[in-house]
Amino acid sequence: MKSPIRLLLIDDHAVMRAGLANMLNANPAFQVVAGADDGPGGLELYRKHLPDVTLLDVSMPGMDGIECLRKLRSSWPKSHVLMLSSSDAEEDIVQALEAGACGYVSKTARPAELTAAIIATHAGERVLSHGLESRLADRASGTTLTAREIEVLHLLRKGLTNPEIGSILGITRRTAKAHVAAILEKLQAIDRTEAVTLAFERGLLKL
Amino acid sequence: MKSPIRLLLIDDHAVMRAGLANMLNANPAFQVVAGADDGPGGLELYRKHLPDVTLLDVSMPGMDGIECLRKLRSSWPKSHVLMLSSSDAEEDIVQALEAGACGYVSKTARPAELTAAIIATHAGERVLSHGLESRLADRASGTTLTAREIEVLHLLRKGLTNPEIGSILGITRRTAKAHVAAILEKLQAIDRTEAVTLAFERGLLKL
DNA sequence: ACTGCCATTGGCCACATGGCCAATGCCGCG
DNA sequence: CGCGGCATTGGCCATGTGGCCAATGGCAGT
Repeated sequence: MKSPIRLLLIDDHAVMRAGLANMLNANPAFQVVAGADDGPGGLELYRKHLPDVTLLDVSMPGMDGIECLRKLRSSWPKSHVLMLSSSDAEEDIVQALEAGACGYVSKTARPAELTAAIIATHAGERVLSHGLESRLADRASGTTLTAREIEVLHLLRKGLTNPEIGSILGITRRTAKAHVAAILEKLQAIDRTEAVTLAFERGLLKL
Repeated sequence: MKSPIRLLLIDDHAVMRAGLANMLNANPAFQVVAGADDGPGGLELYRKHLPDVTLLDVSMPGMDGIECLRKLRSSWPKSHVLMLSSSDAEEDIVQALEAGACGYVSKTARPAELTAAIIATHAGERVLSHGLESRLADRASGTTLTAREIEVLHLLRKGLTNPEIGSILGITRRTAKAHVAAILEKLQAIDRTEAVTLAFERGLLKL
């Protein structure tokens, strides 16, 4: 047996971190060297320990898991990061992989899958929880919202009207209306209210 | 030391279950006797093992954690159930306590808090993660939606218009409008779209 | 250089929305 | 047995919405 894979855990759920640490440390192939409960703390600990593989939760208060991943990758492009997800929203998966995650594992996965994923990630392979590829296929058929449309979506959720959206973005109510129409079309929503619901369900908007 | 507290874990996150089991079994005061990944399975295992304390996750696909709790309590009124939550939406907390949960602990709580909560629950005490009482205080000031309004809310989220809501509920568009107005007032929303957003944020609506 | 996507803007129109007025019948709590 | 909360319904009206028509300028990839 070679020296164990050194792991960093970043998850705001202390119970999850403790549980994972217990479970993984019981396996001689792994060694958990540190655990953080938020993004900034995670970056700090990464710098300090330079772990072989980082397990990063997608949903965290304050700095988003995705945002944390981006910063981590921009500072250490060779880092190996395995994302852990509760939500399984396809949006998060795509964002994570585009941001340079080596893998994406659902928390509903069985422990053996997780350990296998960690080993694969360490070896430089790309790993996806089974059942997630199909969701990515859906995306190919579905359409992606543009950056501007996402911006409008965030104003829509607040209940703003088209004129209000326009004045905030410095555009005409006509243009705001066009963006809203595009959003409705792409999300297959019948009105702005259902669009917000669908956006929450697909992970485009977060609580 | 008395005989260990026998525990049942119900959580759709297999990784969390395994982690918890590992951590809790390391403590001689506890003994995890079974783990289920959904509501029906949990009820089945409860019947089979009759654990001292059940740890139940609030958010699960299929049968809701709250719904599972209700069924569990109706079959075994003397059961001791400690809810585990990721979301911390006040709605879930209130619902859980009304449904007969002995306690409610956030997954962000530190492990020591969890073990203390389990022991307290077993002793018949009522336990809340610190920081959660304040949320319950908010509720006292805030208003509660009536059953009818919740019903309307579920139609609102689908993007239905007042006439459509009326015809589904067998009432006039006027009445539907009155319910929507009441919802807007109680949630402090400026229109139906923001109402849906706020409902998601407060746990009145779920993904 | 050419093509395609995106952001931008305009008008017209049937319909829905939310605010404001007020009224009735029912049920449970004190 | 009355009081209050809840569900129900009605009209009026200024404003917003979403569908449909069409057009222009910019930026990026081929």
